[in-house]
Amino acid sequence: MGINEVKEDKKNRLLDTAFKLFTEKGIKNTSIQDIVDNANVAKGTFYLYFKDKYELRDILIAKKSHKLFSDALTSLRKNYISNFSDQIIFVINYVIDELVKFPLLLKLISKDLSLGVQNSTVWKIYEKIDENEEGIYDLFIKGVKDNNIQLKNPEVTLFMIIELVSSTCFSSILNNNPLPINEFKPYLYETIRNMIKTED
Amino acid sequence: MGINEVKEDKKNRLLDTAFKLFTEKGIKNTSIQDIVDNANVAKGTFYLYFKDKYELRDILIAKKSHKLFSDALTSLRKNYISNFSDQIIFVINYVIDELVKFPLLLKLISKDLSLGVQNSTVWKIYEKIDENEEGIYDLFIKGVKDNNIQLKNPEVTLFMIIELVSSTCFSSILNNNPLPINEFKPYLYETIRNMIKTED
Amino acid sequence: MGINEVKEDKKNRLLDTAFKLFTEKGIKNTSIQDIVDNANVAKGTFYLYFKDKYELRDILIAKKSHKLFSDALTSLRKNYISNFSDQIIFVINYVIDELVKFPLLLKLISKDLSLGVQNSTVWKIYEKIDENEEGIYDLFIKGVKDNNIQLKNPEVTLFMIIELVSSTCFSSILNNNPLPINEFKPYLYETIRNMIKTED
Amino acid sequence: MGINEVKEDKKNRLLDTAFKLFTEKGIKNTSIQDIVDNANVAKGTFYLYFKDKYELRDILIAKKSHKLFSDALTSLRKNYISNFSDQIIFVINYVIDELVKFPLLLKLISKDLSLGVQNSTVWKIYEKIDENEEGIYDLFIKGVKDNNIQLKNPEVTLFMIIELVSSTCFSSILNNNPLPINEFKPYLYETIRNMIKTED
DNA sequence: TATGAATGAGGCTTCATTCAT
DNA sequence: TATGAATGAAGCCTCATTCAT
Repeated sequence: MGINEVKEDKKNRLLDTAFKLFTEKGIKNTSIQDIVDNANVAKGTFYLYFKDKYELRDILIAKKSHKLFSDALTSLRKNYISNFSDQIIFVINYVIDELVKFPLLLKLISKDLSLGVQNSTVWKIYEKIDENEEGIYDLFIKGVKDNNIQLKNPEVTLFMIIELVSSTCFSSILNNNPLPINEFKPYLYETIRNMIKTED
Repeated sequence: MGINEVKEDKKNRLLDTAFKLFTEKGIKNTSIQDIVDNANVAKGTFYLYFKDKYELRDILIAKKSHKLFSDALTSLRKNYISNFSDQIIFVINYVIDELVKFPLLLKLISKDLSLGVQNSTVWKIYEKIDENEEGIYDLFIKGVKDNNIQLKNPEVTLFMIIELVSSTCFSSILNNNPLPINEFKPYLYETIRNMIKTED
Repeated sequence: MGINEVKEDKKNRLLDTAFKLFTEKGIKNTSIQDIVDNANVAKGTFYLYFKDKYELRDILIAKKSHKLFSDALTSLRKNYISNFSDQIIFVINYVIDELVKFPLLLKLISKDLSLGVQNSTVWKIYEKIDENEEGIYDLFIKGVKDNNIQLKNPEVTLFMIIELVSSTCFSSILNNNPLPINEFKPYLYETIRNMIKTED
Repeated sequence: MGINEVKEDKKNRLLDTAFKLFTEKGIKNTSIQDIVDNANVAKGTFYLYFKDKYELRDILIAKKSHKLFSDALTSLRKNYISNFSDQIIFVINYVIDELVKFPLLLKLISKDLSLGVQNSTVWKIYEKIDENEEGIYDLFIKGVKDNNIQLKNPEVTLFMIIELVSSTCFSSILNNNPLPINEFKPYLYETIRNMIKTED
């Protein structure tokens, strides 16, 4: 194994271990000592790669979230859905289903949200990680235009949709409140469809 | 000053000081030492009244939030608004305006949200503090019924409204993102009106 | 109830409660707060009767131990045992049997021992509480003389007997080490008999 | 100085300082802060080596006690004492003389006794530290057998001897009660000789 | 006598970060 | 790069004792 692989190896071991511990015990209850112990790495090594626990956490969320959206859009492309509303719902539904499968990821993201309102618009931020890919933002803006949907400010509408989805789904998935996610979905999707429906 | 006033005095000084420090520096960065120093009270006295920092925080949020909603509904009653949608918007607008005036309260509440998704539906919870008053929940359910609004599940709709308002307003008020609150309001209110509009 | 009875009542409630808590949780883990709470007495009242926790403990041990020996000697008198060795063994056996029945008392006394070597000769000290009664010391000295037992220093022999009994019985009763008390007794009593046997 | 020496140095400085303070002021009155201050070591360093004050104390007692017995037996071997009773008395006398020279060690050990009756048979326990050396237990059992001494249970006899010696000597050495140690010794040794005398 | 709120010293422990190797 | 011993600030909490009522 070359020296670079060893390097990557340590960094990745730290990332993987941290993800595991963060989702298991929460960030606040995970010490750097915990992380390095579980990663079989010396304490000092941690600081070679990350400024502190929170930088590591941010990187982790960015990576995981980006993958989530990237996968959602890849899947969308494979499904040849033509109707705009259906596309948006498809993406949202894909993401929700993933979060249902990996609630620990949801918890991690939700814990991040807790840090401050700054990061509240998580989803929008994350898709910017890779500037080359078309993200949900581009998909939405283009779709509104192409479908001649009458929205005074599409960006604001997207913002409201994302905030609505994320804040309600935390509650629904993690606490079944006010309804389990599968029962909640119809209400949510109907509301979203109303927010972006074409004027007939 | 009687003994009870003295007692209340210390407890209130702790509450007031803590509110000041929590909103200024955040809860995590406020130590119990900070609080007692600023309140001119001995450290042990803190533990006479509160189990820990977080119990104090919870009391603070409950008190402040309850007052906010109570004031909103009192004001509503004084304004003789007959239309249901207008009533709902009035209450929401009142709360938003208060939070704009006291963004520190918004920050405190938002920090609470951080604790866990459990408390996410803050607003609904808080109005339950006083079981005698009619809260926004009762107002909404009764209004839907009286106005013959066709909602499959009014409770779920209220949940979505509250989550939408709270999550978007944090961002708008504190970060002017995606728009300053006054520019954002029309979009938000239109969306809400659509969610509860009567079928004509 | 007269004022003196109320006084006694509080003091006794403190003593009783403290004994209960000391034996249950140990002295170190029993706070004055614990004691006054359980005795339904105000904290300040404690200091009206006792200098501190340890004074209370000393009083408690003295009272309980004195009763123990007093009972043993009373019982001895009722049994008309004429042989000196038998008398000594009777008393020791009586005390051991009581401690077996109330190991919590044994624990309390043993915890006291822990405080320092000063109190090591517990048993001798305690019988001095009431100067009027004949104690085991008097019984022993008189018995040695009357039975013409050849001991260079009877006081030292009594001291050794008491230390031997107390230190081995703690271990035997509380930990069955090196043997359970009933199996250990024969060895112990034989050793003691040898220490005070008459020269034939 | 190599890294291991430095490490050992800190640990040993903590041990030495703690021994000094424990014996001077008692364990309860010695805070960890005291120890680290006197050892010129940071507070956190303490927790690198010891779980708490009591773990340090246990290590200290084990070390010191083991050395004491080890020295006693080494000295015995150099003195070519053939008679069994004389051997036992020699060892006991050696230990007593050492404790007379270093009463602080006696105090420390006596404080340990306080921890609970579990450790009551201190001496027997300690010699087990090094499984390779022959300890006083082995010496005793072997001696009883070789000398054809009629004891129903030699282990119980040894237990009684050790408890008798330790509990009486604390009192005699530290408080001259009931007699100064040198005056007490003859009585003690005679009693012990009687406990293990060969049947003629 | 009796109360119990208030005190604040005292002690414990964790952990992010540094730095010599 | 990598290590991990050492640091010491930072925070938490308990509790004996006092004192005004």
